[in-house]
Amino acid sequence: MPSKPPRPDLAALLTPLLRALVAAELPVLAAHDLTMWGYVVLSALDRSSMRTQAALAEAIGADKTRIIRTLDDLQERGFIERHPDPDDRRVRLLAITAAGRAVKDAAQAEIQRGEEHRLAALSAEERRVFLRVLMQLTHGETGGG
Amino acid sequence: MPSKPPRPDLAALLTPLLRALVAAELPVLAAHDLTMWGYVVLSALDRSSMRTQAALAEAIGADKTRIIRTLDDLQERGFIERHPDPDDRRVRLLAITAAGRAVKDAAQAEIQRGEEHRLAALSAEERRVFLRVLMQLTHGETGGG
DNA sequence: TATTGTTATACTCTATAACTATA
DNA sequence: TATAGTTATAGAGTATAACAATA
Repeated sequence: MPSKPPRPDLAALLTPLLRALVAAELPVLAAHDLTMWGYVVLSALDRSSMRTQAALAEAIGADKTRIIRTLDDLQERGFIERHPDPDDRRVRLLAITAAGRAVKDAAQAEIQRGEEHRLAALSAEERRVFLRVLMQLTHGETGGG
Repeated sequence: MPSKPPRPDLAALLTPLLRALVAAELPVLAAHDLTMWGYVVLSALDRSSMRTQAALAEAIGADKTRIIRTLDDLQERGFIERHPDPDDRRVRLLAITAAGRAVKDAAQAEIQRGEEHRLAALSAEERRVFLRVLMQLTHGETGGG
């Protein structure tokens, strides 16, 4: 007879946790008038400016056609700048603005406060190992802002 | 000026990892002629039989209307049994069959072999803490097979 | 001709509502 | 009348394909 696996599948463990984390994020983002994609874009551009929209899309694991409305909206509200590159007028240079960084930082602070509530159940050692391993396993995977 | 957060958001860490895990699972499931929902249903019924389809749907975080086609398919292939309850002929008693367990175990073994490849980068201590914390954080969240 | 960004279209997935049968 | 399951419809989200501008 086949032996029972000693642990659940990783995806089966991660799915409900991620679902709960996203559900907790959405009201916070809504309070800051941000969509999840808007927040992901701001977070990515806060890490680094981008030379093309396609590069940004790939960096966050999205389709290039999918983020256009998001970029339009963020630009209209002054959260990002989108300038044609003088050297190649096909491409759009993307950067976050001070206002964009402010709204992103405010939302993120509130999100992480909620996360800290969950992590409070862990010991300092558990927390340290968990976050380190998570970053290690995630590192190298594509996309995901 | 606002201070930078000392860590990424948890959802931002989990998303690319889960995406990669699912992407790795799909070809394995396809090779066993299973959809992700089919696999999730078999895994749930392997843990415990269910008295109603609604209960199963809630257990895996799905809509009750969403799993009907999946149940039809699994039943046709002899992977689950679905009997009207004699005490209340509205409800369907759900249970996995030996054949269903076999295909689920085979797919799961292959999936976890792939996962072990990822986890191989961890020390025994890291692995132990990571999995324990993951189960602890996931525990209490609803759904997710 | 190849590439960036954009728009238009089609498709998949999911949720909502309406229906049948039991109770 | 209320509930389990089912079916039908509609909506959201996403991907595919076609297009305009630039190189």
